Amino acid sequence: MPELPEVEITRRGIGPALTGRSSTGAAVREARLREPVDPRLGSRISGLQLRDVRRRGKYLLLDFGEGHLIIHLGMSGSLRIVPADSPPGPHDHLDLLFGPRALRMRDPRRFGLVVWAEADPEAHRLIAPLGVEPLEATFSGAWLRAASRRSTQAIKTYLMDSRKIVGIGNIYASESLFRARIRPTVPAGQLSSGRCGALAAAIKETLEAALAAGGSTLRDFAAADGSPGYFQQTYFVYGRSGLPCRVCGSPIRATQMGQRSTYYCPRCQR
DNA sequence: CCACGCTCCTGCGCGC
DNA sequence: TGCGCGCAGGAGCGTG
Repeated sequence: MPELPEVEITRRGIGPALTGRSSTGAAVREARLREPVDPRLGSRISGLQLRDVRRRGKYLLLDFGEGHLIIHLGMSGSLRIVPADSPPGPHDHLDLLFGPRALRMRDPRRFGLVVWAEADPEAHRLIAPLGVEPLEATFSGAWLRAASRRSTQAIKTYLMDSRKIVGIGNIYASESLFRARIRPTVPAGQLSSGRCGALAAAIKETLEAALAAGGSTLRDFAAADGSPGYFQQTYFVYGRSGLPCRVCGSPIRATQMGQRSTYYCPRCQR
């Protein structure tokens, strides 16, 4: 999936193209996503003008005025704008229709989600528990130090817990920890204020760099216009097991943490 | 409350 | 070449 930068790039791709346009319905070809897609989705949004496309963590919030569509791309989801009459490919599970154009969701693994929310989306059960946005000023070394002070959790899994901080997935957790020179297994609560400052800065740098590069592209991600991102070419550690560290030349190590591959430089990161 | 492990699903790359 | 296995960007839920 799409981590925060990929979701944000998707938002920037689809927002300008669709904001202000009125929906003409939806075509749901496969409703079995993480939660079943509402069979009345089309009739709910038909005739409503899309007012705004926002992002909260890895969720996209499509503001239709009297309700919001909450979209999550799971691990393999992507959104593209296509001509409404273009034939859907495999795993193109649904289209949100806007006259001649459609916002098409593809998600081979079906971990994604499309949910209609009548009330304030910020109060929705999926959105309300979410933690701080890492690119906002609230998130800082001081915030991280205060929030993690009593945690025994390894810093890597801590960073990936969306109830604490949103948007950091498996790739950018490893990349941020490398930039901050912190070993992924260090207990979050044991990081000094100085190291928390370095880590907060590293997270912002990593996410901003990925955004600037147009997002990462693994197998399943494409920006809204279908163009690939290039950030993956600049990974320091992710997926580089055994390859020399770009800083010191030591072989990058891979290990498992919380059922997820974790990459680090044993020399640069302590 | 907190930390951790399991789970949903499909596709692909690697090794035999 | 063909096939089976392991792994993949998430995160909610159950358990201890």
